[in-house]
Amino acid sequence: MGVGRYAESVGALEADQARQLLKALADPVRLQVVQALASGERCVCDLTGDLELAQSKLSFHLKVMREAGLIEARVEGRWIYYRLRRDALDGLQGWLGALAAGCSEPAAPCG
Amino acid sequence: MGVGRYAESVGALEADQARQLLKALADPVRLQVVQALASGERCVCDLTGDLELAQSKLSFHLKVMREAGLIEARVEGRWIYYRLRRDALDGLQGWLGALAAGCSEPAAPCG
DNA sequence: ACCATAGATCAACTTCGGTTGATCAATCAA
DNA sequence: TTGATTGATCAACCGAAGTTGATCTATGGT
Repeated sequence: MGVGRYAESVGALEADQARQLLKALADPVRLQVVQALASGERCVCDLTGDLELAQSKLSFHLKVMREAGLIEARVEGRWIYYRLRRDALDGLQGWLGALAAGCSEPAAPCG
Repeated sequence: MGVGRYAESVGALEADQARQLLKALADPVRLQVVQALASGERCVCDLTGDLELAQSKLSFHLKVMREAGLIEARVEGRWIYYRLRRDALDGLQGWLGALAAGCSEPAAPCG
C-alpha cells in the first residue's frame, strides 16, 4: 500500500484518491516538477539543477507527490529516477470526465 | 476578468490556470460541493442543507471556486444557483492529457 | 413600511502546509 | 576503509488558507 492504492479501476477514481492527486498537483513547485517530468523520467540531481531548488525542498515535494501516487521512483545505483504515473493521470482524467458528464442539468427550482 | 480568464483555448490550459483549478478542487469541503454539482445546477440554500455546512463556510468555498473559474453563478430573484463550468473541466482534462502524452520517455542517464 | 430569508463579507483565531538548515544513510570511487 | 556524493529526514520557523460568529446587503412577502 502507499503506492498502488488506486491502480485498478481506471477511469473512476474514488473521490479521496482524486483529492490526493489534485492536492499533489496544486502547488507551484510541484507543478514545475511535474512539467519537468512531462517529457519523461528524470533523476533527482538533474531536477535540482534544472529547477534550481534546494535539495531538501525538492525532496519534500517529491515525497508528497509519491505518497499521493502521482509519481514513482526507480533506484539505480546512487541515483533515483522519478517519473509520472500514467495510471494516475488517466485516472484523474476519467474522474474529471465523470464530473463533466452530468454537470449541465438544470436546477430544480428551490423556492 | 476574474471569471473568464481561460475560456478560450480549450484543451490547453496554461499551467497557472490549471493550478488554480486544481487548488479549487483539492479541498474536502469543495470536493463535496463539486460532487453535489456534478449532477447539475443547485441553489445555495439546497447545498447548505444537503451538505450540512455553515452558511459562511459554504460561501467562502463557493467564492474560492468561483474565482478559480471552476463554477459560475446565476442569480434568480432571492436565490443563487451555482453550476460547474464545463469549459474548466474540459480544459483540465486536456491539460492532463498533454502531461500524460510524453511522460513515459526513458531517462537520459545522469551519471 | 416592516420583517424574514438568502447569501456575501469581515475580523479574529487556528490549523495546516511549505521552507530552511542540519544531520543521517547509502552508494560508489580511490 | 576513508571520503565524497546522492538523496531522505527531522525540528524549528513562518505564512497561507480554512473556520467561526457577527454583521451587512438585497430581495420578496405581508
